[in-house]
Amino acid sequence: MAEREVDRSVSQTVKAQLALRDQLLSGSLRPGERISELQAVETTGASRTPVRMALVRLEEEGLLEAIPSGGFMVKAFSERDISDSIELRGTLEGLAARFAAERGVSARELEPLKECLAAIDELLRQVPISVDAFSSYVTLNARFHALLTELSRSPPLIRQIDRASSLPFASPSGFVMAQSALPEAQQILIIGQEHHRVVIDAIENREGARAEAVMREHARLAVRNLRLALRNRTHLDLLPALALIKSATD
Amino acid sequence: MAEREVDRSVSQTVKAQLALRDQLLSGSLRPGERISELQAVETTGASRTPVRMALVRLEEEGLLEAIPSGGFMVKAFSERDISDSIELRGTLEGLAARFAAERGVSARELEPLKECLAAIDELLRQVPISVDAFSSYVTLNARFHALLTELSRSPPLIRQIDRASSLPFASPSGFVMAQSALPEAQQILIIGQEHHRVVIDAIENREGARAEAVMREHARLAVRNLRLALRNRTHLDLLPALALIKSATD
DNA sequence: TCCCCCGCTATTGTATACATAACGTATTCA
DNA sequence: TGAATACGTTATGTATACAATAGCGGGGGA
Repeated sequence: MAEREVDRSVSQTVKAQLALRDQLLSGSLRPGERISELQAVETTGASRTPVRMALVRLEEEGLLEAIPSGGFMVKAFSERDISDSIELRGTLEGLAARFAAERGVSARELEPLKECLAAIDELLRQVPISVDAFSSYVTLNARFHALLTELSRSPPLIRQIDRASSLPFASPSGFVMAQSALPEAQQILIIGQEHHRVVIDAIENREGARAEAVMREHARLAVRNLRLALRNRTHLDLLPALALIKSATD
Repeated sequence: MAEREVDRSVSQTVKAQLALRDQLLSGSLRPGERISELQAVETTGASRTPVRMALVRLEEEGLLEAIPSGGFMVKAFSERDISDSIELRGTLEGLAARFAAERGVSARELEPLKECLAAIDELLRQVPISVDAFSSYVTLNARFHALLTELSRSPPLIRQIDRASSLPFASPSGFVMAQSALPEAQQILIIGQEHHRVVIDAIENREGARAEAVMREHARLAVRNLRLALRNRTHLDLLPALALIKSATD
């Protein structure tokens, strides 16, 4: 293997983890399929030790499942698993919003959130929204959710929300993309943006219960739309995360 | 190493994980302290590979923290981290209770919960409660919470609750033990038991919102009592988990 | 005397060799 | 002909060797 170039700026473990995650989310590995360590070694270029570490991390992340007799398989998710994961995430974000509201947030901390909000407003002014603008929306939306989570100032909660978002379909980007499959996509984005506006207002006015309620509603909207999107499966190829969905939807 | 007896019924990785966790929770490793792999190899009897796997798992579990330059250190928790973790767990259990109520639960599934409830009632009849009875209570209470979580029938949620409970002070046993440090311990247990009774009633009557609310209140009670217990620090040695608390409380 | 640089040591990250267990296949016996 | 067992192959779990980096200490120069 004379041609192996080792990039020491990032560990082999991390590289293997990223490469394997890509394979999982792109669907080149099928749900239920056993992961061969040797095959992973070949595709990632790392040796067995870092590959094994990456597999352990991906298992903890929820993308893989340990096989009792040894090794790992690609985890499969039902439609209900997905909607539960989204609702779960919404519940945690609701708690984060409530913490932020109850504990108080300075105007300076709220500034980036408001910038995000304004940027999204700008994008949504286009009717219909362009593909580019939609892609910007996905980024900005993810940023909004991340900033909101940070406002809770609660490391354990932030950590848990990160874990809950590691399942790709439960991440903000994931469910936005699922919603985009619907004809009423633009209206949905507008309603979501209204939720964003309300949660900031509630936090500013230190209304914890209201802040929490709107984030939970935000997630319920996402669940409802995901269900609809799965019914009329148009553009579902937009959502590579669905590579992990199990046969229940077929 | 002729004397090394290898028990092949359980992997070296799991053994190392258990041994290291014991060390962490018993306080033989101090918060902030770097974990030496070689030292871990000596104390656990496993070789470096399984030790490293165990370290990765303990990091994902939240007991360790990766050091950027390499290796792991014992994670330290503030008092707020702990109360947030308890509230977080209560929020998730609230969601589980709501799922159970909304999705419906058969009488047969509810049976073990009711048995648990009755057994705890029996224990609480003693005034004051004996040490043995208290220890049974801890076990039964943990069982009650585990059964309730299962009732949600939501693997992603169950998984997340398990993760949230892996922090020892956030587990049902953990916070019960913290509460036991208070003089009004018995009254607290009685109130907690009332919460248990209400959540079952709410689930039976399919009142999702009520089931959720009572579980959240249950956690808030625990948070309040933990704060009290940390103020008048009597019997805190009952709670080995506090080995991980950082100096904020000193 | 203080600061900087060089080198050493210790510890981690990585690779690989070895052992063991599981699975598949083929052969044989009923 | 089918089923069961035995053997072989393959993959995983474990151990260890090797390499590289980071931290530390000593020595030298300003």
